[in-house]
Amino acid sequence: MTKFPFPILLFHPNPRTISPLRKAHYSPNKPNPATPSVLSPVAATNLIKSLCAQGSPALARRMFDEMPERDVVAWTAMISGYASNGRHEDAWATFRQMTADGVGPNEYTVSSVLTSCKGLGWRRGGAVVHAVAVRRGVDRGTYVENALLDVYASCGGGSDDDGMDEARKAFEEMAERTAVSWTTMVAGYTHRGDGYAGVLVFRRMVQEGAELNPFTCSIAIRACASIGSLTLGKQLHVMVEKSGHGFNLPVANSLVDMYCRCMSLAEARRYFNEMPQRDLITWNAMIAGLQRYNSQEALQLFLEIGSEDLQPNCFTFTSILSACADLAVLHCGQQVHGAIVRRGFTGNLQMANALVDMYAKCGSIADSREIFSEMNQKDLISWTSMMIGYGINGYGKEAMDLFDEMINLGIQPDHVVFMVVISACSHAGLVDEGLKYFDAMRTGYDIPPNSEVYGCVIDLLGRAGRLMEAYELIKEMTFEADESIWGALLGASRMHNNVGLGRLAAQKIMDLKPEETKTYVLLSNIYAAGSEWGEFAETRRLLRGMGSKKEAGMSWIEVRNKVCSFVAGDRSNPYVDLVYEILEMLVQHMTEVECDYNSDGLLHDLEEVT
DNA sequence: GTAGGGTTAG
Repeated sequence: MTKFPFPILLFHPNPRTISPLRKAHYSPNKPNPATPSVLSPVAATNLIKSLCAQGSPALARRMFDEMPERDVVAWTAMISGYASNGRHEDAWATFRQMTADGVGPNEYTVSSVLTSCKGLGWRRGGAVVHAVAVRRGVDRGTYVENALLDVYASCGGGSDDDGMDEARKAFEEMAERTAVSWTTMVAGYTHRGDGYAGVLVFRRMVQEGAELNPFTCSIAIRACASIGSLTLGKQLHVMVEKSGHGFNLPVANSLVDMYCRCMSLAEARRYFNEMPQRDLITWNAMIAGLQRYNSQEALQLFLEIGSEDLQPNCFTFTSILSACADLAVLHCGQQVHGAIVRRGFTGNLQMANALVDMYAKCGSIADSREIFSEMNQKDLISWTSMMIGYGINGYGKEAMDLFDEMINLGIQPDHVVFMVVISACSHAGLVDEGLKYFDAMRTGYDIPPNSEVYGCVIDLLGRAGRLMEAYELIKEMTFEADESIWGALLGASRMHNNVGLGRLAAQKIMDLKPEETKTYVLLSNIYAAGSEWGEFAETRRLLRGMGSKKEAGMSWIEVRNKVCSFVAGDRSNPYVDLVYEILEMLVQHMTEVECDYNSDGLLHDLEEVT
């Protein structure tokens, strides 16, 4: 790439108008500034382009400002230079100056400034440009039409309008649809979460015989990943391999991501290993994919990232922090935090959210709060993460205070944050407070509770022993209760040994999910606690007939950077006798300090896994 | 002088 050719030549021979930039390059030995050579407008425009291509739009702007006359080509070079450097505000401002100066935009100007409207997510700006283009008769042509389509497809319309109707209309009216037009439509649907519509557009594209290129392949795979269809994903994979784009990096990266999202980790890993070359995005997709199912393996792969001379970035660290949170390995999380600080990545919002989450889930609530408090930018997820942290650590009151603080700052809550604060109340036994939030959600904020929220409220009432209220609430629901809601009632019935409701809830779950063995275990425990031995034996008989065991309970702690796991009923540890002796001591101690220790359930569950 | 793609958090 050519370097900027200093000294800059002059347009105006008047030394009084010499800019600071040019002054810096004058010296007594250089030619007299009053008689410099003059760049032609074409040469100046080329210089502007070259400066922008080198990532110096500011320098280009000084050149531009010193041009005695600026034609539409110069203006467009400046606008497009800003756009390609991500300076969309400046591109827009320059477009406005241009029209104010009476210079009419052409097709090139229109497509460039539309790119910036998209970059700003600003649909209305796009519509203004559209109107100007129509007035000047430059609203036709592949480039302009595709750029317009992209603004409509990429920026939402308004509260009830996702903007795709208008995009679709523009798309159908196009004289000629290129691969770019098709890609834009598939991407528009996919980014809105309508991967199914995206796949349909892609299918139509193939049917109409449009040629596949890496862009269309990768977005089509992404559409497929978003709906989690492995069958469709595999078909696409075959199609992509046939078209010869199988190992194009963005395409291959989408494939890795697709296999992960379709829960086919082995295939993702196989493809990952087969790839002739990988970049950081490949690694990040694979690590994030593993993290969703097996945090331990995600950490392992993370350690191998250096073998390809790659440096982890914010995406990598965010996934790895989730893995640490999931495994509750505080030391590991602290080391990752250190690596993040050393690399100066601390300003990233998503990663700070992951840090808040990690410290909270590793039980270090003070560190979590410190990160949260020091964030100079917070979104709803930051607040939610902090509230979850308080909730799981038993700080119900703090979660409530944080919720109120958030509301006072004018932040709009969603159903997730309501669920979290209600759940925090539930774990802290703050029943009436939890119900207050549930009421505020429905009446004050008009957010219809989904089944997860109902599950939380049932749990809240159930833990407190208000089982009939919980049952009444289920009956009031406008939709059919699913197994998680009945599960919450069943758990509460077990906790308070309510045979009648327990039997009813269990029956509902058995209808909805007959293969769920946990239901039988819980129900039999309720019968045992109620001394209904006939029913107990019958439930156990059914359970044995199902031929599968309840998954063994497991917990783990981290000691000196190693994770030690404990599986219920496992006696393989060489120190097993000592372990049980100490456990006995702890139980004894808990009983002495009147800790609320529920041992009867433990015995029934324990025999199940042996 | 102009348009389209892949990885992260509750």
